[in-house]
Amino acid sequence: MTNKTAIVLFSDDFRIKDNPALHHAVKNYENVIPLYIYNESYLGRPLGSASKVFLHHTLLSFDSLLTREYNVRLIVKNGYYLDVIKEIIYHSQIDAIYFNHSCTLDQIQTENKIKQDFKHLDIQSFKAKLLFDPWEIKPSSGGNFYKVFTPFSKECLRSINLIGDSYSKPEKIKSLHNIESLKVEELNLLPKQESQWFKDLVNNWTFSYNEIEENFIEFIENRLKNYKDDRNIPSKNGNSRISPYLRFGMLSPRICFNIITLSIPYTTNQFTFELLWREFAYHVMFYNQNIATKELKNEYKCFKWDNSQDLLQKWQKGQTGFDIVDAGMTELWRTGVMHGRVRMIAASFLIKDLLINWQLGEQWFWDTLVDADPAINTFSWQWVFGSGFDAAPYFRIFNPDSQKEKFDPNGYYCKKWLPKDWRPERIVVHDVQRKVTLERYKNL
DNA sequence: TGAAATGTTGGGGCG
DNA sequence: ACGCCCCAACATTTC
Repeated sequence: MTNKTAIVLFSDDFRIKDNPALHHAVKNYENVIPLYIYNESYLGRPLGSASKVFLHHTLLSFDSLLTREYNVRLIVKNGYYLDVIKEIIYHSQIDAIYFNHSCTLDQIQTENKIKQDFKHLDIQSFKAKLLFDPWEIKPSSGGNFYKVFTPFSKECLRSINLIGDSYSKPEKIKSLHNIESLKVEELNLLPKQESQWFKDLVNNWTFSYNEIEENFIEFIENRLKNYKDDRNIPSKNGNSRISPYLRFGMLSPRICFNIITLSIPYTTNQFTFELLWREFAYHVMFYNQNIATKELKNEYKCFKWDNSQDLLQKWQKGQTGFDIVDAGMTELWRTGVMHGRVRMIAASFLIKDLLINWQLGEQWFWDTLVDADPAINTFSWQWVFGSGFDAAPYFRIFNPDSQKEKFDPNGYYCKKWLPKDWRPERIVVHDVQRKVTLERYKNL
């Protein structure tokens, strides 16, 4: 093998295990340069504040992992993708660019441009961020994509041979070059000034690859068997808490799927279906690129919102006077996540009790969730509103009191998150709002 | 992966 | 013993 060099472009796949682009680059090229280019416009939508903080620490951890394992540094750049690559190629001898391809339109377009503009190089892209590429799963009869989850999931389970085996991590990486790197700090992903919010957020999460893996194994061994029931009880440690790691690719969905399939047959396992909901969100987004701004069902576009700025702020701050809602919004603010069951309750409350546009809720979640995902966040909000495919029917309106009674009867969750000076002063009357909302849905 | 409104049933109190 | 009312408990329908 001659001394040839490949760039490996990283993006939402910050891992060495089951990273096909890295794996193949190391196999095919003697010299490999791991590169991360940060660019807000490349992302299509600028990251939210919480995601930026999470990304910052992910990059630091990934860089130190590369250093520890391979004595190789992550090259960090800031700028327009193609310009940065051109600049590097101009100054260094580069023979190949490998990356794991993306599933959002802006990223795909940029990646296609890379393939065009540098076709004199060996450009290869791989599937790594999803179990199935959105275009791999096709309905056998009619339409080019699935609109209902159940048949989609069945087709996925019939197609598990498309998932394939995981790739092992490279034995060693050689990375000779003189390309300058920014420090991660220079990307300015952290808030300008120190704040309690930011400290709490960081302290709530580990960025150690070993710990992330150990925690997931612990979940599989001890908690997977009760997952189906326990995941609905917010006071229980019932869910896996891997969402931000899947979001930024510190964990591979394929490894998760394969481990779980070894543990319990995938057909009888609720967690598998949760992984497939993630796939479904990407599948739907791929064929509906404006999912973040446009209702998927046309008739929902003219829903009449109140959009009270005051009520929106009270919801954001956890001052609605409804304990389960306010506890959830506080958990979100303090940790960067909210328990899944409570997300549904809080989202339903914003839309169906406060009559505030789902997009405003989606934007708040986008800004404050560390697992905010361009497909899943938008998909889920449309699900609650009823405007999404296979969404909740419009008349399914959560009653925050009965939800609390059902899923947090002892109030452990509420007690944990509600501040000491929290007051049960309700900003709306649920019964009244419910009737108003039903009336407006009927007018569609 | 709801909840409210409405309908039905059956046991107990009581004239 | 019987019919009637009440109402809780459950079932079904509706939004």
